[in-house]
Amino acid sequence: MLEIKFVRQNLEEVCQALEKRGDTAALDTFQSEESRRREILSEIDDLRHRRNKNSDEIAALKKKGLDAQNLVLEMREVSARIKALEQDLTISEEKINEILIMLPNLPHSSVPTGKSEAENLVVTKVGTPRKFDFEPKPHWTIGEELNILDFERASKIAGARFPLYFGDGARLERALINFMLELHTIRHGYTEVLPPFIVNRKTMTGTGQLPKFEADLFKLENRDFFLIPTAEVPVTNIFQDEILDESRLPIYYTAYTPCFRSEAGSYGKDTRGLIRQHQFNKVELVKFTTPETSYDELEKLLKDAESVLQLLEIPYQVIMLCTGDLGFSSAKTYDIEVWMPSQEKYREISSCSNFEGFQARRAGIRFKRKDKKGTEPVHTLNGSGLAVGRTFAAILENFQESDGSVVIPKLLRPYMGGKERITR
RNA sequence: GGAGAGAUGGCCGAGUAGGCUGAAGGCGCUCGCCUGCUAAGCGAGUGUACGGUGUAAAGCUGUACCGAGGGUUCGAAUCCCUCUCUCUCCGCCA
Repeated sequence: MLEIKFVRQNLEEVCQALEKRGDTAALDTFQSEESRRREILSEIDDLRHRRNKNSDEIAALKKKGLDAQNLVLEMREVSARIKALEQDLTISEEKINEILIMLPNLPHSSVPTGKSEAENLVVTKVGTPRKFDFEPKPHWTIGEELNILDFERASKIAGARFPLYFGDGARLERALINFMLELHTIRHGYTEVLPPFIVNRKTMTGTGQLPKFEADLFKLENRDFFLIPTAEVPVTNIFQDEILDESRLPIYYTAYTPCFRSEAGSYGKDTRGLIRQHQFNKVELVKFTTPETSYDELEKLLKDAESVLQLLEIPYQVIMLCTGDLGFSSAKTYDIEVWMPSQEKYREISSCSNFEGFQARRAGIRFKRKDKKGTEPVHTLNGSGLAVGRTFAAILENFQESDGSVVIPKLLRPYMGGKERITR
């Protein structure tokens, strides 16, 4: 969420930012409603001031045994007026909030302007896609032929777009989770967190999934609970409504969780394989920082995520999202895209973003500077480190052999009991 | 699922026959003093949000906040209702 005062004082800038994103909002309504709100508020404050003073006076009169009836009658009217105004205020605040809560974040100045993903910027390419002397198969074929993936039975159990791993497949998935968690905790200084996989509405609103994107979420029936679409949600909300001491920052958390997405509106895209599932595993990186360090921290977070692919020796590229492709809450986002030989394309495997104070304001995560009065929102960042299912798919495709077996990346072998290859 | 207890400031903890309590007292923290060092001691300060004033910071000023929402009242941390959460006991359960 943007700060109400900021929007009021920088209406022009907010407008331009929205335009760059290809978004619109009822900002003229916002402006008139916001000035109305302040009018009501100051009238209420005046009346309440009067009420407070006169209440004291009534108390004083009564204490002396004097009659205060006139004043009581007068105050009865004042109170009624206050009550009416308070209702107006609530309505006005709701209107303003409706607009404010739907406003996306402002893109950072370094973000290229563009309409769609076609205008994203390739930042780096790492590794060279392998030349195959046979036709590389898609990962779902490899997985099914090795009996480590079974999409048909998965759909019997749950439905389309759910995974079912067997044997070395299940083990490889688990090995990847452990490999990533240990890399980030031991080598990169993150603290491991294992959060709830179900969260409430307030938490979903805090990170920006609600109210705008409810259709993308799985909601529990008859209860105001949602399945998390990413660990970002529970982990970022750890400090919801708290004031942190500046000395605690930056805070680095990493968390493995399953992620649940209803993928509304994605029918027909990536219908086969592990790329687009209702349930998938992910190791997430989350940071809480001061405003002055958050962009350096974003670069570091990106490197931390990239290192997973480097260590696994899988080719990838990093792109910077343009304004039109930027997520709702993000001020700047890098995507890491991994090479998928069967498609001869780079596919998203991680998204690393700086949300600046956007989520922190929604979630009430603030910090206090040592020698300064008041509080400021922290900056929150997160990135996948990485999406496990997609990494699994990339390994199958990039390390497949003509005989249908898959070579396990060297650094992963200790997590696979020393195994070097998955065979039938 | 059943029965009971409770939710007050960074923490602990007073305050319920409604008014002078943004909130006693203690701890912690900050600054200053004192002291061979440390400890102790002394003094002052120490919530958040929104509005007004101020070029801005500071300051000044008004309002709100004692789990959340609503009600009664001239006036509520204190009375009433609803909800949420925490704790204890019983049941169930990995």
